[in-house]
Amino acid sequence: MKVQELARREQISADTIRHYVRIGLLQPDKAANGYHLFSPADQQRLRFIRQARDLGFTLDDIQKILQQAGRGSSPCPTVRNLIEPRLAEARSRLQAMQALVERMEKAVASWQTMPDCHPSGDHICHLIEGCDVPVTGEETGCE
Amino acid sequence: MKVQELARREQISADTIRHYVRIGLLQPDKAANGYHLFSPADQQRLRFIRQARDLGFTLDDIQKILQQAGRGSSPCPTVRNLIEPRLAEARSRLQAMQALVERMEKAVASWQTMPDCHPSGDHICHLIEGCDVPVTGEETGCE
DNA sequence: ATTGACCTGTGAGTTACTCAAAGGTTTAAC
DNA sequence: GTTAAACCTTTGAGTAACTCACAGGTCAAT
Repeated sequence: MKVQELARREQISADTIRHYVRIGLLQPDKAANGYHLFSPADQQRLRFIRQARDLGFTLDDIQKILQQAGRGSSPCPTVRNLIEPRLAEARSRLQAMQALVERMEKAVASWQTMPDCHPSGDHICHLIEGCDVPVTGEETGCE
Repeated sequence: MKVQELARREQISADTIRHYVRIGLLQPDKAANGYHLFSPADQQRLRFIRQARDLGFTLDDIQKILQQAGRGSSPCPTVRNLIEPRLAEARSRLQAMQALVERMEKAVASWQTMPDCHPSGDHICHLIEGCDVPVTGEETGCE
């Protein structure tokens, strides 16, 4: 099948598939006219790539896993090893996002009662400057 | 002051400051030798940039806010308008991260009782292929 | 024969830095 | 006086995973 058809079948953009081909994650045969021809095996490989990506693996990780499997050895140890740091990173990014959303919500809430300002020599925008991010607990009207 | 000194004072890398200079967020004077000379106003501007960034604004947003303030008009309406989509995006990314971490934890837990496999014609790695991400509730041994 | 829908490869843009190269400047020691 | 360390400069490229655009080739139907 050609790229559009695979894209439609897998609910994914043709550009993404071409991206995977470009970086070597997919290696479809080529027809005489230069078109990529995707086999059912390519389709299964694509599905695998998406599942792995949805589990937090990077495309680089997935490349390694596929190469491992391609050499005939079990990719499972690699998979088990790779997911640990990915999980740690994901947890840490999750915490950062939680903190960010909290800061943003706090800011939006406090701005409701604050008037607009005009820039002067000693401040640019008191809405933003009034919000203390650092741990140093100074009172600035943002709490 | 020169870039390293500003970097030390603001606890930020000199490269990051140079990056802000490069994209025009900071516009320090230049000495005869070509060195950037940062004034206290530049330092305050940098602090503002960091505070805004910590509130989820993009550097592009911050550029707009600073330009608005630089033209003498109040940046506050811009700030109020810009944070809404940023907050929505942050919430959505937060949810995605939560779902990802859950999927990853579920996977790691279920893999504890699964043996390593060897790649065959019909699967690449059952650890990954056994994990169903989509909403279609098929039983695959990952739950 | 021409339209319209498809395909190709390549290059560049996205975010906010980070690193490296190649070279000029300043400061201090010897 | 020179030489070494520690600064500074600009520029280009790399990061992740796409996404979009360009210029052009192919194919099916009218």
